[in-house]
Amino acid sequence: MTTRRRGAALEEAILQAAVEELTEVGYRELTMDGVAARAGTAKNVIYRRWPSRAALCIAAYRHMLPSGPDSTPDTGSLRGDALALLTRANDRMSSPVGRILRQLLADIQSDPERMRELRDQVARAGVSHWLTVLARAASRGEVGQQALTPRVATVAVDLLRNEYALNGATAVSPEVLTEIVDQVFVPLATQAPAPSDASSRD
Amino acid sequence: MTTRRRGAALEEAILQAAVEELTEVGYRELTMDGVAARAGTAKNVIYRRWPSRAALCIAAYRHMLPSGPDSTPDTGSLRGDALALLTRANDRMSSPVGRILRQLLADIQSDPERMRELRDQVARAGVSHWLTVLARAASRGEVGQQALTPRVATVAVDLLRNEYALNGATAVSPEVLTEIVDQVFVPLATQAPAPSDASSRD
DNA sequence: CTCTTAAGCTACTAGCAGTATCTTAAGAGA
DNA sequence: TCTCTTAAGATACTGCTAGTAGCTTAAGAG
Repeated sequence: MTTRRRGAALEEAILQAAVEELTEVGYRELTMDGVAARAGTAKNVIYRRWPSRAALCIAAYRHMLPSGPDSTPDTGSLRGDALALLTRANDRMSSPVGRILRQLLADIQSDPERMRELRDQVARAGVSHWLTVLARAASRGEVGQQALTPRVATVAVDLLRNEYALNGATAVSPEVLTEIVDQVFVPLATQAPAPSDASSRD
Repeated sequence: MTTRRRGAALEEAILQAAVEELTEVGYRELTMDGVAARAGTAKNVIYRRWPSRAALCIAAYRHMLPSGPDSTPDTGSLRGDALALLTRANDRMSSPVGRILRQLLADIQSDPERMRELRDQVARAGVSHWLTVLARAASRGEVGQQALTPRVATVAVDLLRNEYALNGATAVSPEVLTEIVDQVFVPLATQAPAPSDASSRD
């Protein structure tokens, strides 16, 4: 090969190769030699830019995320909005991107620094949509103030994430999604303000 | 070494060595050579009994679980029982046993067979306690029938598990536990039967 | 045209899962 | 007590991968 890429062009080629390897074989099976070969370069060139396999793959993961901000669904009912948001989340989690993210998260547990950045990226993606949906429902009088907490707002996605942690890579069924929405999210959001709370402080 | 163990005694020694290695360095860092050395035997002896590192570690994990069935807390209030159960779950999840289980689960994702057995073991451990606590609260008139679903029963532990998936190994704070109980579990369990449900079917 | 930088190449270390082979102790049966 | 089968133990090996080192040479700036 007589031509030689440098700088940004080379970096882009490596990231692209890493994205393709991630998509095809996943994080666990990705090898640095594989990425180097696919990018038409050598391993040490990769190590000049990223300190480890994990770091490269995190960068590649970022690189493969959809860029444009997506819209908040507006079906007219809280239940419909919630189902739409949860279905969208499920689609992402069951896609290659979701699989890669879970493998990355699992492999990074011992590195709090990287954990934080990845988790923030995960979290930031969704919360605002749920708060928007809840706020709209509140303005319709569908939900009370007590539901407007981060915990309640993210409860559906949190439960969905738990399904994946327990079930492995297989996609979660629509039935489970409606179960989460109908048995947990909607009841929580639309509950009466204070039925019999503060029952005891021991 | 002139004495040579055989059969069950040897198997027990290997499992014990694996348990110690798991406790000290965790699943990720456990090596077959390490287990063999600690057990005073050789790698191939281990492979005559378990087909892989993962299989050995699952057996060792089972071997290190507490055997006796634990009691269901009875504080007199649903909130108190829930906090007690969730605190106990948190203690387990933040212990070496919990760390090992999470590493195992993460490493087994691609093996549905092993996934199922491990997950069932995880699930079986807790659900009945929550159902008991809910049933007692129902008999006191504290909760309605709609709360007696597996989904609602396990919602607190599911959310706690999600915290560990996102936060890594660091223990979840008591504040988060009370947040889960007060903002999610208790409201769900004590809600009025059907406030304004079935809002629309589109 | 020259000189610095970094890309590309090749070879290396170190660690680990899993396999193979051979020797020899354990223990069962005669 | 002797013998014979089984499996424990020791050792060495394959194959794979992360990460490192050093050398050669193209790119591109001045």
